[in-house]
Amino acid sequence: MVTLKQLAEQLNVSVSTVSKALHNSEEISKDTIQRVQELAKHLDYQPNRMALSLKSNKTKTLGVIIPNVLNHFFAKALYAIEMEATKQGYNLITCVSNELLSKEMSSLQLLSNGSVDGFIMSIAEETQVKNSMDHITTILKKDIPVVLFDRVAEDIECDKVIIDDFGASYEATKHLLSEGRKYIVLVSEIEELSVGKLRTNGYLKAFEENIDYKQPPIVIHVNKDNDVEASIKNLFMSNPKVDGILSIDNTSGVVALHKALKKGFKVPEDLSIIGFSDENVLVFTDPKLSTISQHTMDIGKATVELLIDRLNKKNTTTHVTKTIKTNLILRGTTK
Amino acid sequence: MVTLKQLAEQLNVSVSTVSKALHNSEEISKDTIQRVQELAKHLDYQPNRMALSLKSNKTKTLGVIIPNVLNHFFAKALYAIEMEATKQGYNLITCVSNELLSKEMSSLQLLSNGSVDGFIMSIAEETQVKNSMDHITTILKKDIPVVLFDRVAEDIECDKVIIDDFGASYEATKHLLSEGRKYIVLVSEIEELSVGKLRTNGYLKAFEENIDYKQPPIVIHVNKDNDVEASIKNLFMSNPKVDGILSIDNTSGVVALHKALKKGFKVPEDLSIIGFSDENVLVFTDPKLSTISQHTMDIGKATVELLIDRLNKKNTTTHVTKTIKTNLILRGTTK
DNA sequence: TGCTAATTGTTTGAGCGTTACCATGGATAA
DNA sequence: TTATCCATGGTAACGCTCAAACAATTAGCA
Repeated sequence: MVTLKQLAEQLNVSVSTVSKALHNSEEISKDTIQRVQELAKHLDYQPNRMALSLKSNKTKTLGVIIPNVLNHFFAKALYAIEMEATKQGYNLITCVSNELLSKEMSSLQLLSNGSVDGFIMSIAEETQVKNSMDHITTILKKDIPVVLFDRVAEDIECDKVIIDDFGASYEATKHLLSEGRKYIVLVSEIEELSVGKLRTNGYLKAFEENIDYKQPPIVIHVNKDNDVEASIKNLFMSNPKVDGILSIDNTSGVVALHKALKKGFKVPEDLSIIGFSDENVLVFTDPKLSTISQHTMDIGKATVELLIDRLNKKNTTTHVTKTIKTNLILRGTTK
Repeated sequence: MVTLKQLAEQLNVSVSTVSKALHNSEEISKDTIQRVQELAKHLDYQPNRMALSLKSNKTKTLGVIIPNVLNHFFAKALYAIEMEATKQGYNLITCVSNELLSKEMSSLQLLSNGSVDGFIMSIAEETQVKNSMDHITTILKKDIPVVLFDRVAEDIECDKVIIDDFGASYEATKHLLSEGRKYIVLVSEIEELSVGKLRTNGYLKAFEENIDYKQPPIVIHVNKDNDVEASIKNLFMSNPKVDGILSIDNTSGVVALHKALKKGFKVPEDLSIIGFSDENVLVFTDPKLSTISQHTMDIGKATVELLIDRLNKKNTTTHVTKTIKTNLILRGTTK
């Protein structure tokens, strides 16, 4: 790596002259500026990032901690975050917590040594289950800003980006009811998560409001460590009269559709299905799955915007929670 | 952030005493060491990463540039890279080239200012198509090591991690032939890529060797920007006698299976299908897709190992290419 | 017992690559 | 002669480490 010192030596001027010349300082003569800039270009000089960071106490780097890159939602969020961060001149240090509290803690801990200016994170499942958030509040106390997205924690005071989970599944359930469905089952792989609970509540709420409706709500918990397919098969066995399915996670909707078709259900004539999936699964289904679309790109973009905003005016104490709209997109698996 | 200086002031010793004490230096008395370490722990002292990097000229950070996080293969590779890097005490700065040469160039350029110790990358499609590799050789000339994986370039001299693409599809084709298939079609979304070409050649080679075999090889190019499903439908229209399909990309195998079932093909009685997919798609298929397994975790791990090896002994000039074994895993879509 | 030599524990100082502020010296104007 | 301007140089600091210097104690020896 070429340094200011080397440029200075070659040009027989001082280091500070070179530094000023590269910044087009008024103090330096046109002639010197040109000589310096030419040599800098020629030798492909780049200011050393570490020296800059040390001096300015800013890294222009954001820490991103997501539970799982293999989950399409988080991969897409990461993609959006990366795009927006790059656009704004920031780099990303990415960590995967793998849904583990311990990994989340150590990532946060390790990166809070001046490696990043702030964090964007979605909370690991274990962390939510144990409701153990001290590692996050510790970071906030050190005055390092954190933006939480999707899986957030009520009692942490920081900026957040969420979707209206409750409202989204409420609307979806309402839609199934309006189709005249009489036996609507909710399928969930994510009962432990904040978003899972909210989505379930939306479904339940829609039922409560329908007083003349006889069927009690049925919530099927799929354990994603076990066999998702077996659980879905079981769903059809124990609920042969099912005529509506709301899947509140990424995959079970697709699996349910496949199993239903295999069982001989006509979709959407006999059975409507709505998933919480992204468009990526559509290529794998026929008819195309109707879904609640989360606008993941918007979510990712918003997290970066909030974090950089916060970095630029660190003093403000009020925190904002941004709710990204969802859309119920009706395709081939609803009437 | 607490600094050595602050600790030194509180303890009435010099900065270097504190530094040495924290490193358990022999020079420092047991008593001082203890006092220093206690205070450091109490104030949660962490050495400033930027200062360390500036001093040592090592960042303990690796740059990862992948074409697309939404592709399951790359997401999984990233996951593996992250795990191994973390294990070895390295952080990751992740960039997504989005298959664009320009983005790949700027990422490489921006991170070569001392932000990372080395790069792990898989080449963008545009870069491969234009065969424009100068940005990579430039980095290598600056003595920043690069490890390429999966999508590599022959003429770049650096460490590489690949799979035996040729051999894998050769074996798969051989298997289909051994089943007695008479009309085997290759489906590819990735004709432009190095790996796509190798896999296609493996298929062609298997045909060449089968002299008593009448059918000419048929290669169907699916343009992934257009409708994959339409292309597959078309495949069945124009080749009604097809009884074997080898898909050499991530998704077209699954789509082919769905369309075949819909068309009324009995799988695997009438038609065998082998995909290049990862296990993640299995939940979406019934019968389960037979696949060539790429051992993506091993690939990711190997890239990190090679890069860190290289960082630890920078002088060596010989470069290694590591080939990760593949497995043909026969499941429900082959006899 | 007194003096030097070795040992121990600590401080000083330089340097990694930058930038920001202050100093300097030469030319020109008042 | 002194004030003013212009172009450049010098220095300190960011937080850290490492070599070298330095006191203060202890050992070695006549």
